[in-house]
Amino acid sequence: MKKRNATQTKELILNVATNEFSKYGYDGLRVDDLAARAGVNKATIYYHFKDKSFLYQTILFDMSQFILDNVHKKLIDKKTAQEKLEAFLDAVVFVVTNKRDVAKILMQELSFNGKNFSDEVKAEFFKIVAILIGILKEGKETKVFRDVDPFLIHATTVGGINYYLSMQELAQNEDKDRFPISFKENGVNDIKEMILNYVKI
Amino acid sequence: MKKRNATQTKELILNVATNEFSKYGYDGLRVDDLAARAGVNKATIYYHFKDKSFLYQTILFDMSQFILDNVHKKLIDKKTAQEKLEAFLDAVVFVVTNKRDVAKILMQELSFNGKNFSDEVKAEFFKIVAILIGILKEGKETKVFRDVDPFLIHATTVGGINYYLSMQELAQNEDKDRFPISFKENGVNDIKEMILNYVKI
DNA sequence: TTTTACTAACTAAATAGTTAGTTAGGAATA
DNA sequence: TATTCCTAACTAACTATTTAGTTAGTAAAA
Repeated sequence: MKKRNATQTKELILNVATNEFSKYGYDGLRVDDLAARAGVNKATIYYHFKDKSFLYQTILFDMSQFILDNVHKKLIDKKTAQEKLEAFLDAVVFVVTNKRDVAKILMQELSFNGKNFSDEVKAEFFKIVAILIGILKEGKETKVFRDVDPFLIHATTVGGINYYLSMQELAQNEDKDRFPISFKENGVNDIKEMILNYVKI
Repeated sequence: MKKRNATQTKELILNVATNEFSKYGYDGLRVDDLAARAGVNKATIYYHFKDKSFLYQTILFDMSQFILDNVHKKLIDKKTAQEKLEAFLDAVVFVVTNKRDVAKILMQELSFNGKNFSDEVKAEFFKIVAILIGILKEGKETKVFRDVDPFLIHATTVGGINYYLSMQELAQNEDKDRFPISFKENGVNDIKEMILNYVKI
């Protein structure tokens, strides 16, 4: 095991930063704290990334690529619009469920009207919605889907699942006596079902 | 017109602060900027509110009361579980749609796992969900609703609408050529319909 | 030996919060 | 009804601290 490895160090910083940004937000995260949490010197962060903003942009761009990769992978062998929509929703559910930090950062950005999004990053995220628009259009043309607003579908899926999981996490940190709430085992899948039912004719 | 009026000044600070916090977040908003935007001296803010955190807590608490008032008002003459659920959803739709700054601050807080929520404020927001839990329970007992996870309904409504409107706002700030997207006129109501369909037997 | 990866210690700027007052205006007094 | 007095409401200017970013130098690896 090497004592120095630029690629590994950079990767480590990106991973820890993603998690820390998701917890404290762009403005809330201190670069000193990030350095401490990652176990590197602060100057090392500035050696690999121009500044805090560039580090954040890099993370956002990587996220967009991660989501796009996932969507493309799941869509690859799908034929009908139904299959495609289901695959798309699966990919979204997967990312939002399993990459909580990614989902949270996106939620934060959205609530700030994308104030930290660069145009480049914005364009990447638009590609994701463009795929959904295409699928819904195909379904409408082959007369298997109703005429629905693609953004509505996207919002209900991403926003709904995100909100649901965030509430779950919030509840988990609470005193069970004061907040006696229980969640369904596979609640997230219900959202997917609800949407599929709504779209299908 | 009086030159001095404590109640009015306090109200002004709260209103401007709500809007500014929604735009920049708790950590992103500078107290100096808030003072400038409100047209008051920074020390005036500290005269009325102990510190930045207390100002924020006050806003969060007021929000919870605003939402609870709205829900209670809409529920007052409703008899059946269906009517009640529809009234509840209407109240939520109303707040999320017409009080964008309120909705955005809540979205931010949720994505931070409520890191800026005091226990008192948390308890107030839980009351809102408790009302929904009651309505769904009643509907289940009178056999008009399926057995659904209340948080799922809550999340899809609040999260979905919030996400939808935020995307709309994001799109509005964009170049129409690069982001050629269109939204349905009454998309938000569709979410309400989708949920009602899902819940009803 | 040169370059790449990394660090301890620093700096300049920004920022939350304070201080030492000033002033508006209402109440008590004459 | 005019004058004095008091305090709530407000402010200009300051401070202590925090923070992003830098510098000058060290050590591993190629």
